[in-house]
Amino acid sequence: MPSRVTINDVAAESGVSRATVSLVLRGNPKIPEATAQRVRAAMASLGYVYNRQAANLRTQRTMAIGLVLTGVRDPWFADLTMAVEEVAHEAGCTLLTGYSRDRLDRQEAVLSTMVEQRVDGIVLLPTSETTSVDLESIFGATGVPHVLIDRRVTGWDSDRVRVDHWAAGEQVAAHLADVGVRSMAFVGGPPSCPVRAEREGGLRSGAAARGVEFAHELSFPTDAERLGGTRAARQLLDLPGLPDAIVAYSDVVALGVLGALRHRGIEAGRGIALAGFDDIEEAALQPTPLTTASTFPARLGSEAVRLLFERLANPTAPHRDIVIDPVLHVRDSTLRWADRQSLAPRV
Amino acid sequence: MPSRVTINDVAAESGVSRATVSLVLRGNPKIPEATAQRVRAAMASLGYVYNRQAANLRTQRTMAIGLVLTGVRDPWFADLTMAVEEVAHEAGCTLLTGYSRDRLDRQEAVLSTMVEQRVDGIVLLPTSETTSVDLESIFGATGVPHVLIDRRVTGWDSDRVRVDHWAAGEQVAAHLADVGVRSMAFVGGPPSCPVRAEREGGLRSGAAARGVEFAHELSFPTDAERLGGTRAARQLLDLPGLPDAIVAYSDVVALGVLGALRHRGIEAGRGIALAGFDDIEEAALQPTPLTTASTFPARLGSEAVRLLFERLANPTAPHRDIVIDPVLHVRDSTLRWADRQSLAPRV
DNA sequence: CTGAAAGCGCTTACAG
DNA sequence: CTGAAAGCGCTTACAG
Repeated sequence: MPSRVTINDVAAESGVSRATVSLVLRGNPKIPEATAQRVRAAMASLGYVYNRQAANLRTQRTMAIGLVLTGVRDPWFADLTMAVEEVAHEAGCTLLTGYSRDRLDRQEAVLSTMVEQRVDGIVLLPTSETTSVDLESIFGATGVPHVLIDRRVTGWDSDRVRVDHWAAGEQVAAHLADVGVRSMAFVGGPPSCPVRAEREGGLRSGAAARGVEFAHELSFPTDAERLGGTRAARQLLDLPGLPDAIVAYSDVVALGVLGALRHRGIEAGRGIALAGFDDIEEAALQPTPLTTASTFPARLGSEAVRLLFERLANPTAPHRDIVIDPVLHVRDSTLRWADRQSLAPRV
Repeated sequence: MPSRVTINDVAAESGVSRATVSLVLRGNPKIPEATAQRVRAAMASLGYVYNRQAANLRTQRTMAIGLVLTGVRDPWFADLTMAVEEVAHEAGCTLLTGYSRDRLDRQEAVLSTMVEQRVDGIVLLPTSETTSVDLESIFGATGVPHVLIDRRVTGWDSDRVRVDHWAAGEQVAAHLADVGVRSMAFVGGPPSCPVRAEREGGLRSGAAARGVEFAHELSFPTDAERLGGTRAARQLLDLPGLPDAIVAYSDVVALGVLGALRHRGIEAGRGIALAGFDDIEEAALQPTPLTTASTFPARLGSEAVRLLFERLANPTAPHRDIVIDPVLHVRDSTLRWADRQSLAPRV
């Protein structure tokens, strides 16, 4: 049943050679319009469907790019994915997607399938634990063009698009200092995730510069999920000495924290300040809207694909490193913190 | 730079013919282990990478399947996507993804690219407006195996996996009647979406059977987004005669309704009952947990891919129609409604 | 402006 | 058990 009509049939039907059909297919202006129309009519009447697989073999391009993420449940990744798909679609490329689930073996498997499928290039958000050795084993041999998003892999040189997470951390810390916070804890996020390290670094540096205490003993990773935030908050609430502010690894984690606080009858923004990162849609829509630093996943995604296309056009150009600046959104979860002293003075 | 090592090179290096290399590649047991090892050693030392494109042309299979959804922002679609990717991955297939953004032209473009790429099969959640004519134009000529998920397209016969949305509607209606609700409105969802029609049908039938008023004049579509729910609720609150219960097209829409109610100082579950469909993660995590009918997106996704693989194995088998039963989760947003009469008797 | 020919990298009967 | 040969459906110089 699959279409077995080839350019041979079209050529025969329209009385030209296969070469001519191919040229018409690709819109080559050398072919007179009359001929082209005859060919197109033949294609339509035969129900011809272009076989890109065959073309791929000849041209050594597939018009397909790969996108490898840890997952797509998180709205941040969903936004990024939609943007990547949009730009790929505009360029006439199809998108192969694979999810590592933040596991190295899974990432390896997904990437090698894509390489076998001969995608023209790959956009990759590496798992937390990825090292340059892992990337070498997959990209080294084949030289598949690729762009890394967001997470740095030390010792690996390639095109990159990322957010300045350090700056985001500093912005949050500065704002918390501004509203009068004197101590903060940083919770959630995958243990060895470079993004987590950068955010924490920025927070600590910003806090230190302003005489705000960064409570190491109250700061710890969990994972990047909402439930990780819930767990983190419960753990934190059971420890002695609540900080003035909790900064969550991400908004998703912050939503978990928010839930746990609510469960204990604590309203974020009053009893305790809460901030996140990313500015996912939900952040602004909470009963107490969440202060957060935007990290623009859609821009990250579209820039990554654009960078990939530039790389395909110019394989020998030096690697580029595009940095997107975060933007702080101040909302009630921190803004109203000033209320706190009067409500429940720090123990 | 891309790997230009072919089976020719491997054959030369290991002193066998290309045919033998190919057989080793595919793990054919006819080749003695000694030979196979020699060949594999040659592949490793040359850095050979299998070129599936070339194999595709020959075998007429691509080991790739397509997934076409309206988008992936909605957690329901994200869950479905993850499940589809999982099953595809297990079967050694890559996944091409495309998003129609619920636009017919976009769906058409995405599907034809996939057909050109010669995917082995397609899992499609059609746009709201898709007719059998649209599907005929894309699938009719090429006969690409495909499975439709969730949304029915009248007059189109194919494999399908879907939720019994009518039953879900009836379950919600029955439960609302049980807690004493005497009138309900149904809001949100894309106007011509078949899923919307089924949910509404079930609600109306369930309501009618129990003497609950289905408030037509207060029921209307918006879209499938959260903001659609917000708009719907605002509109509803401005109309005369608030119903006892609002049923939202989906949990995502219900979250929007919830926000709008909160904005007006109305707590869902007390002032008014609220229910949704799908049971997305957020539903249970709201300050007032949301009553909803689970629609199991992950099961829908994995069943769809399994059905597709069965179709590939057996192209002439009769079409199958897998129906997944919804499960109602009763939570505070409706359970506590009984409080209402005492709070604010109906006008 | 159009056609004949070679070839992309595999797989698969078919011989031996 | 292994090799020679044909062919999947395109594209692309190269002639004419």
